[in-house]
Amino acid sequence: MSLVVEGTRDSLIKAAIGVFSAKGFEGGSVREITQAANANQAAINYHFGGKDGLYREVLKASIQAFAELSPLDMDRLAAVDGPQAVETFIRTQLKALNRRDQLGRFMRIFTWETLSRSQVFTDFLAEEKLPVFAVAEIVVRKFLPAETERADLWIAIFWLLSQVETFIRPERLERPPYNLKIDQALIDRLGERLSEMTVAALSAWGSHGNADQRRSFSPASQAAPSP
Amino acid sequence: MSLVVEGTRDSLIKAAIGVFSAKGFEGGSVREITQAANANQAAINYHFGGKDGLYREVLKASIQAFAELSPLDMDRLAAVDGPQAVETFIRTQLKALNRRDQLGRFMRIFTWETLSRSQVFTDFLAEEKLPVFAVAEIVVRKFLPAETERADLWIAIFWLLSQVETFIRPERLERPPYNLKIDQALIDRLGERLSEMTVAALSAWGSHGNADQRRSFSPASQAAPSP
DNA sequence: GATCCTTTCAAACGAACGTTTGAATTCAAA
DNA sequence: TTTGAATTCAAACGTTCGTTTGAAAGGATC
Repeated sequence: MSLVVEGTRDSLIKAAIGVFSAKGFEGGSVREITQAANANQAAINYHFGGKDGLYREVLKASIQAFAELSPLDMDRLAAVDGPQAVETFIRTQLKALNRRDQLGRFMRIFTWETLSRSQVFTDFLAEEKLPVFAVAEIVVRKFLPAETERADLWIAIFWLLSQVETFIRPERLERPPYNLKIDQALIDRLGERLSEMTVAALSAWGSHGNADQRRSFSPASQAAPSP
Repeated sequence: MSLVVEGTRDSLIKAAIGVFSAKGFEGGSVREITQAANANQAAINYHFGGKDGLYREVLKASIQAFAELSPLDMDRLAAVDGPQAVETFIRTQLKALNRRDQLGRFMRIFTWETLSRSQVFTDFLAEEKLPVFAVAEIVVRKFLPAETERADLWIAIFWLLSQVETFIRPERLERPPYNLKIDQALIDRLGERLSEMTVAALSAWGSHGNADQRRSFSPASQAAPSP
């Protein structure tokens, strides 16, 4: 396969990442993607079998990108204390606010799936493990009692993931009524603020404990992760 | 205007609330709405001037619904202490998890607008004030230093609003990997948890204060609110 | 009953959608 | 140079979209 061919295929994936990030899978059109990639519409069916196949490739690319680019190493997080783990986690996620951040676009694609999950994404989750859940579990376990009910553990993971999820769209913070200017200073300030607040919140949870404590299950060992 | 006519118009609005809640403005189709309302497609143009006009009516209906149904009274919130205000705020918003909650559907419509803001919604925000921002300001001000920089105040408001935003879709919590069972017990437990954590987080912010404190602006007095 | 206005209807429009198709181009190997 | 495979192309397809249209039905008034 020549470089030109690799170029078309990669261009389509790259264009699709951008379009799906901005408009979601349903809202992003084949025509828009092929225009952005300078490719023929038929190329999507030729290379990927169709729009579904292209999206599947984009989701696979996200796994690879997170593995290569994300500094959220589980061993490193396990080795530090709670507050440090939270700060690393929060600041890493906030990098998505930087429009040039590659991982940010994948994260924004995932947010569309939280509102209305597509079949492609459902199938994708059934066969791939997103490491972000295991990472989040490591972080929250540093605060929660050792024997925490499974449902509570999932709530804590969900909550931790949600702490940054709403912040990863720069345009949302820049528009009225917030009118915030997204620059490195604000991102740093957000990282500091959110980390402090997250530590305080999780500490409050940990200090109250669970009156009704049952045998716990590790969510990280579950077969089907999801964002 | 006869009852039959009112019936069609109201049926369309009711159906549109459901469809836009599930699929957003772009994703919700005129055909799906008219089918759900047992009305003719042309009725949308006749009664509302088109899909945009229908959506505008839905957004107006949301303002009315929040005014009538939401117990978040600013005077009452102002009169209680911080933790009580937070708990009232959080538990009120979590009612959206109850599928029969009318306000929940409007809240879910708003979440679509956080990912990709429609022109109709932009215009709507330019002329209507959503009281939820003023309410959120009252709550966070109970924790923040009196002279808090305007950008920080907006960040705190954004953060408080985001604490429940990700929780208002029951299907999201029910699906893998969370697999939580949404019932009144879980909603109550969530209310307790999130309230505790929110108080702790905001208290942490308040206790650290601002080293660099400038003249503050009240966001609630801004001309252009948004969700 | 006739007239006028309001409302609803079935059908169709033009545009955009994802996909398909036969032809053309490009590339690699013999 | 020839041949075959891979890739791209322009055009068209059937479907769905929001909107429009003329006709029909319903309701109110005279």
